[in-house]
Amino acid sequence: MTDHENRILVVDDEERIRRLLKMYLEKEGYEIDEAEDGEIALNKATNNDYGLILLDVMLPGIDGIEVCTRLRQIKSTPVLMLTAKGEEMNRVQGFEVGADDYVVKPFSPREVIYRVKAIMRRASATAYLTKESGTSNNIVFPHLVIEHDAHRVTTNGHEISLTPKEYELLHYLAISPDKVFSREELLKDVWNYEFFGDLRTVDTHVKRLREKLNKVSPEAAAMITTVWGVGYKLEVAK
Amino acid sequence: MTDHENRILVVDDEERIRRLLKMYLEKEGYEIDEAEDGEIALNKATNNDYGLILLDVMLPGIDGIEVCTRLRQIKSTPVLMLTAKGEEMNRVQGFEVGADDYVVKPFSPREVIYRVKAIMRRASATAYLTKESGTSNNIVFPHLVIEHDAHRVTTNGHEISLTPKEYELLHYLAISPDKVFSREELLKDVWNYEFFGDLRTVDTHVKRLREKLNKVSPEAAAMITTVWGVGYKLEVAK
DNA sequence: AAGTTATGTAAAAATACTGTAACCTATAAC
DNA sequence: GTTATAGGTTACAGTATTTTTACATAACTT
Repeated sequence: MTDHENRILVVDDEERIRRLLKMYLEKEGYEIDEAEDGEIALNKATNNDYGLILLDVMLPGIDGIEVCTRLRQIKSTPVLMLTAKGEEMNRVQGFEVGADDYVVKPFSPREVIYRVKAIMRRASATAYLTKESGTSNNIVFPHLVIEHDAHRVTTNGHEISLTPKEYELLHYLAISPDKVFSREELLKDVWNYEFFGDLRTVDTHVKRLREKLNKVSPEAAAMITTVWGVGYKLEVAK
Repeated sequence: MTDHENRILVVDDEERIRRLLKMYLEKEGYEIDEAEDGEIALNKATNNDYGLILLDVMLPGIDGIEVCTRLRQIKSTPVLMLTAKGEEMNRVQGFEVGADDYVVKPFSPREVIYRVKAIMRRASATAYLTKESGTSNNIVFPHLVIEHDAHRVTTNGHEISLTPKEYELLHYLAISPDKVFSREELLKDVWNYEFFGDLRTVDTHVKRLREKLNKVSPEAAAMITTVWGVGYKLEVAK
């Protein structure tokens, strides 16, 4: 893996979004470069090597689709598209242009980080190996299995049907097992960046999650642990 | 790591708080600069380089959020926010502002110091390394393990369930093993700065701590040693 | 558009934590 | 050994935090 693999180019016309993404990605150890329109983006992408380009579809001037198309003619840098919810660029169109993945705005930081990591992992894995390495998106605990690609949660063989938020919350806790998260952190990371809600919202979701799990597997429900005065965690080792 | 990394700007309108923080941070070897309102803070932060800015949200004139937002446009100095408990902290706020962390007032000095160190460590770590390095937050003794991220205390393989204060007390003793602390010191550092309670409060917590540890591991309980006429310590070498 | 499900909030109910005071025991100095 | 001083123990009331419940609104489905 060479050095530039760690660099990400964030392309968005809204300064707020760039800053948000930058903050979260830097916390993950990536080095961020920014571009505010398609032209600057193309320039930077042409003259530098990035491990990934985070590209908003809606841009003044040369839009994201165009940037991606042109870029593809000269480089194969992975591209993660950002698409606003209304403008519903369909998946097919995005992939036709050569985007590797996409997330819809307003996204949750958790979602972006997850996809970025997935792409980066995939990219650096294929640099070494021809075959799929251990890059499965499944998280397996003694009484709980989360298959992220299938969006399926299973406990003791029974599938649990979760709502989107319930799933996201559980998945977020599951990718950092044993780590305690405060309600603030959960709200900031799991909910989308436009949400400024009540901290108790987290409690309610935790309750519903426990309830559903508990019906089938008390062991799985018990994994979601309250740390008094601090927050919640998904406890695996006991 | 350059020289300015060691300097911290403390921004708060209450002189009492500034003095308190200054005192504690200087004891840790940091060099402190102060600002009493947002404008002065922005000036100082613009014209100097700090390793960290400790910033109260509630400020006369330009408030903390605003300071952070503006600062972010020119510098990436880490920011640790101070937010009063009442003031709208039931909700998540200011995560697009770019604060690195926050503590709620009234905080315990111990808590602030801990977070300051964590941020400083993280900042200087990313200068060298791309990913999380061996900065584990675990404290390991022969019969006692404290995993701070998981907020878990284990002795001889058994997990001990501690209340917040019990945990904080134990953790505080554990980060300076073998050092004796007087009841006054413990009360000042572990409890919040508004607490002026009875010294025997410490005794009671020590008792409860020993009790819980003793049930599972007398060895671990014995580590919390009384130094007659002085105070308590967590004894590791015997 | 009606019906269904998901989500967020607020307030009540249930729990858990904390500090204090009063009393008891140990220590050390005399 | 007695005494004065310091530490340990206990029980409880007050407070803080979490869980539960219920409801209103938003978001999807059909």
